[in-house]
Amino acid sequence: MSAQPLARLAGLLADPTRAAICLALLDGRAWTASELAHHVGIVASTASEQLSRLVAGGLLVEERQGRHRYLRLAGPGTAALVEDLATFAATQPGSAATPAPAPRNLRESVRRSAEARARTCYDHLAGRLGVAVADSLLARGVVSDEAGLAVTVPGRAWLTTTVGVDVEALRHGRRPLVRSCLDWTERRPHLAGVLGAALCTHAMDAGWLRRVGTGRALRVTTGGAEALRDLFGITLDQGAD
Amino acid sequence: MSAQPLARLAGLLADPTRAAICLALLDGRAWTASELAHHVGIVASTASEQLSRLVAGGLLVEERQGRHRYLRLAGPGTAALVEDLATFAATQPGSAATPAPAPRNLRESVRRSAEARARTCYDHLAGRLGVAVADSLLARGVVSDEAGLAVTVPGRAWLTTTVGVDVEALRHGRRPLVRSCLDWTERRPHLAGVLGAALCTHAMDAGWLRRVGTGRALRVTTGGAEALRDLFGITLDQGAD
DNA sequence: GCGACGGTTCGGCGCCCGCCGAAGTGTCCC
DNA sequence: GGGACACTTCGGCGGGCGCCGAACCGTCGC
Repeated sequence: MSAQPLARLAGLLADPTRAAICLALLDGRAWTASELAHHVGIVASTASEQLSRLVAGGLLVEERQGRHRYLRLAGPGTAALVEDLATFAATQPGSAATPAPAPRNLRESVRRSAEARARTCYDHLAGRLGVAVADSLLARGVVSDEAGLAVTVPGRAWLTTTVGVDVEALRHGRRPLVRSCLDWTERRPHLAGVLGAALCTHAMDAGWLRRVGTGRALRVTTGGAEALRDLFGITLDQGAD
Repeated sequence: MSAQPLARLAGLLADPTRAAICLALLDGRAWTASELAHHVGIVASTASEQLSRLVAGGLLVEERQGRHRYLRLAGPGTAALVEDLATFAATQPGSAATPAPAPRNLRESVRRSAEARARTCYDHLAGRLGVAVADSLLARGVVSDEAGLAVTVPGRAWLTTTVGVDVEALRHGRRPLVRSCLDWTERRPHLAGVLGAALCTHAMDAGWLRRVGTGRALRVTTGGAEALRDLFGITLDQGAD
C-alpha cells in the first residue's frame, strides 16, 4: 500500500507556511529564499529549513548562484498538482470568507476584463484576461470541449498562421496540449497545458504583455491591447495593474 | 491568499493512517468504521476520531444505519484528487522499493492480462483489465487521445449500439466524459470519467464481472470472458483473483 | 582587507497531534 | 431485561514540528 508516500507528499503542503510558498511559486518563476521568507512572513532561518524540506520532497528545485538560492516549482506537473489542490480546497468546505462570484457569460466576462487584472498562473495566462482568452477561443471554435478540451482542426490552422503559435510543434512530450485550469480567484476555467504556456510565451515575446513588479501581475501594452482586440475580440483598457 | 485552506486539506492526507483510509476507500464503496480501523491497524477509538476529522474536512461523507457508521469518499472529484496525489507521490521521489514496470505495447499488455488481476478504482475499472480495456478502445479508435482523451464519432455509435452504453445520456453534469487515470500498480493509464464509470457499471450489471471479497478485486465470469473477447478482443483466463 | 549581506546551523521552546485504554452511549437480538 | 456489539468520549502519554534568536559560513563590493 502506498499510504506512506502519499502522506509524505501531503505533509509537505500541510503547513500554512509551506503552502503559501508553493502558491507564490505558482507564478512559475524562481524566487530567492529571502524573497519567499519575507513574502510569507517568517524569518530567514525558518525559511531555509522549510525550503530545504520542500526541495528534499521533490516539490521544489533549487539553483544556487553566488550568495543567492533560487527556488522554483519542480515542473509543470507539480504546478498542476498544487493548483488542483488549492482549487479543490477553495471550492470544498466552509473555507470562510470567500464571496464566490457566480459564473458569468462570455460577454460579461469580457466586459469585466476591461478593467481587468491579468496575471500568470505558473506558465500560462490566468486572471480575467486568461478567462477572457479561454472564452474567446471557445466561442470562436478554436478549441472545443466535447468530452475534454481539444484544439479543433480549423483552430489549429488559425493558431499557426494567424496568431503565430505552431501547434504541431507543441505536440511532443506527455504534457497535454490543452488543459482546463480553474482559477481560484475568478472561479472560471482558463487554458493551461502546452498551448496555454505557448500562448503566454508568445504574448510576452510579442510585447503584448509585460510583467509588473515581482509578482504574477501583468500589464497589457498598447500594442497588446490592439492584438488582443484584433485576434481574440477582447477589448480592455491597458494598465490597471 | 488561500494558503490556509490548502494546508488544511493537505493536512488531512498528511497522516499515514488517514492516507491509508482514503486509499482504501478508492474502491468507491462504503466501509464501516471498524472495517477501516482493522484495515489500517488502529484501535476503534482512534479510528473514530480520524474518521470524524476526514468527514469534517469534506473528504469523506458518512451515513449512519443503526449501530453502523458507513463511510465513503465524498465524490468522484475527491477520488480523483486522492488518486492524483497518490500517483504523483508514487512516481516522484525516492519512494523506495517500487520496481517500476516499464511501459508495454498493446499486444503485450493484453497478453499479460491473461493471467490478470482486475480491480476497481473508485468507480471504474483498473488493474490489468482496466489497462487492457483502455488499450483496446484506443487501438480500435473508439477513443482518441489527440490533445486529451475524447470519444470519437464512430466510437460513440459503437458504444451505444454494440456495447449498450448510452454515451449521449452520460454527457450531463460537469464531470468529464472520459479521463485518463494513472494506475499506480500498473503505471499505465486506464479510463476514468463518466464513461469509465458507466463501463464498469455495465460490466457488473451484465454479469461480466463480480466482486470478490470485500476489497477492490474483481473476478471475470465465464460470460464475461466471452463478452470481453468478442467486444474488446481481450482474452484472459477467468478467476485468477 | 573589511563590512554588508544572503543563507545556514544549532539549541531551545511551546504546541499540536496521533495513539491507546478505560469508561460511556446507543442499537440490535435473544 | 440482558448481553453482545459498534461506536464515541475522555484523559494522558510521547513524539514530532514550526518557530525564533544567536552564532556561523560564503559571497560580493568597496
